[in-house]
Amino acid sequence: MKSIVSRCPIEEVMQVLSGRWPTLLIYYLKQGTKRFSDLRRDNPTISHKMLTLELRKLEQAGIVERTEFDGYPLRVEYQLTSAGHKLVPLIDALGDWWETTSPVGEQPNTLNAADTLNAETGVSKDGLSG
Amino acid sequence: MKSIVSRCPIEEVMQVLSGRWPTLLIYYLKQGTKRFSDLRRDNPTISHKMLTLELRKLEQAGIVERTEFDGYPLRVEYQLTSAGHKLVPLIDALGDWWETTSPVGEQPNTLNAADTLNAETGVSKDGLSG
DNA sequence: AGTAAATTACGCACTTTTTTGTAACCACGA
DNA sequence: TCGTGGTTACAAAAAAGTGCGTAATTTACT
Repeated sequence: MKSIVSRCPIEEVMQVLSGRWPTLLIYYLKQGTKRFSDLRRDNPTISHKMLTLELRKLEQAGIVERTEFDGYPLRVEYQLTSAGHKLVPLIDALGDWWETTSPVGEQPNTLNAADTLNAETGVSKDGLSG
Repeated sequence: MKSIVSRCPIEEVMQVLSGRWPTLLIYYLKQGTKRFSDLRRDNPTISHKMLTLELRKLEQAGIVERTEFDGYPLRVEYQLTSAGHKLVPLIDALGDWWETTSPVGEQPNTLNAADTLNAETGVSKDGLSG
C-alpha cells in the first residue's frame, strides 16, 4: 500500500479523495452504517476489489471506520468517523460550487459535452471574446 | 477528450479535480497569471504533455482561462477565472481539514519520535519511517 | 552574410507504468 | 451449495512519460 509523502496538505487530501469512488462512498456512508454488500448495491459498477481497496484507503485516512463482527457469514460494517463526518460539508461545498459557480456545472441539459467537442475542432474562442 | 457525464455534481467536480495536478496548478495560479513555462518551473516533475492536458481540463471546467498572444516565440498565459478563484477557499478548506481534523494529516513528526510511538493507534505509517 | 540553433507551447505517436477488472480461491455455518 | 468479506494472480485498460516535429523570429557562430 502506497504511503502518503508530500508535505503539502492539499496534495495529501487529494491523494485520498481523488478518483471516482472516495467521495461517492463518503456520500453513501453519510446516510449511516453500511455493510460491504450495501455499498456494492449502492454502487453496482464498482468492482469487488476496488471497493475493498477504496475502503482501506479511506480507513487509513481516518475517514471511515471498519467494524468486524464475529459469526458467520462474516459481517463487517463501515461508517464515517467523526473526522469523516466533518469532511462531508466540504465535499458538498465543492458540489455546490460546481452547480452554482462553475460555468460547466450549470449547463441545463444535454448540450454540455457536445458543444465543447465542436469548440475544439480548431476555432479558438479567443477571437470571439471581447 | 472525455466528456463529463454523471448528473451528480460531486462526481463531476471530482472528475476535474482528481489527480495530482489540478489542485496544485490552481494553487500556483492563484498567485497570478502564469505562462506555460512558469507552471513547468513551479512544478518540475510534470511532463509537458500532462501540463497541457490538465490545463485543457481546467479550462473546459471554467476554472482557468487561456490567453494566446500573437508573436514569436509563441506566448500563452494562464489565469484563474472568477469561478476558479471562488474554488480556492474550498480546496484550502480540504487542506485545512487534513491538517487539523484528519488523524493522518496531523502527524507530529517534528517532535521527538519516541512520543509518537505510543500515540500510534492503528494507523500504519509504513514507508514513512526511514 | 549564411546557416544553424534556440526559443515557446504545444500535437502526435510510441512505450512504459499504473490502475482497474476478472475470476478463482479461502474461511465457515446454515 | 450458498453467502459474506476478503485476498491473490493474471489480464485488460487507462494514464502518464518520452521524444520528435512545428511555427516565425532572434541569436550564435563561422
